[in-house]
Amino acid sequence: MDKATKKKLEAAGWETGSAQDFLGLTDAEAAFVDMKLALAADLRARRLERHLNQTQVARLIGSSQSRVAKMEAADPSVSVDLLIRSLLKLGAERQDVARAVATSAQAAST
Amino acid sequence: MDKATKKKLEAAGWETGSAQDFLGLTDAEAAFVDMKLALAADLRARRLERHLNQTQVARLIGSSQSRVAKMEAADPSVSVDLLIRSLLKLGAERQDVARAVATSAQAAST
DNA sequence: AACAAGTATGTCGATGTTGACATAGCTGTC
DNA sequence: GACAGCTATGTCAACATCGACATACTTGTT
Repeated sequence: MDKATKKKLEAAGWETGSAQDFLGLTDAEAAFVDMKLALAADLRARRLERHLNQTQVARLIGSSQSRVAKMEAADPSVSVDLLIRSLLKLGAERQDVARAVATSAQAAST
Repeated sequence: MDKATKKKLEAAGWETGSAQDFLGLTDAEAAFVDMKLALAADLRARRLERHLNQTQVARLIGSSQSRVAKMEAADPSVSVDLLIRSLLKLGAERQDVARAVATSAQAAST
């Protein structure tokens, strides 16, 4: 379970589930990764809905453009804590976060 | 927003909501604190359901008794990441986590 | 092909989080 | 009141995550 490796696989086109049994992920680990991806996708979807760029979102949540990029990419250096706090700062309700937590990440169109 | 102060107030009987406007919490901060409390409560409820003690749970999730105690107390040193990963290791489904995320913490009876 | 706007990636010092250990508190039983 | 079983609290070294900065990549415009 190497974080960097996982990241690269995701970048190579494994965003939508299915990396679970390819790598040696336990159910718990797979569920956690999927949750993170779903939260990241939701963050990007919310930003695009509002026609904001990453720099503007960074200002809103008190962070930097590069960190927003990493959040949206579900980078290993980004915690679920940060994703959730950011979503809430963007005005998401707990229900919205819960929905993302429950739902598998799927491409969000604008 | 002093973490230690917050913790003490919680311990003094503010578990069930309502600390939001007492302290200078923004909606986002209050929602996040409530989510954390709900996840912590769920962890304890799951442990008690199975009639396990904290040491046994610690073994199951690869941690220590003291950290389990802190998780259940929603200690400032415990991240939402850790709470969620622990719940999943205890067999919770993403839906279960989502329910906790959406629901305000209330006393969980055995 | 230079430029601009936006996004991605690498790095870093500062801060947060972790399991572990020690120890204190709490509730029974003898 | 000593002991046992369980939970709470304090501390710490190892590690993870943070915002920030620099810089690279991508895409569209002239």
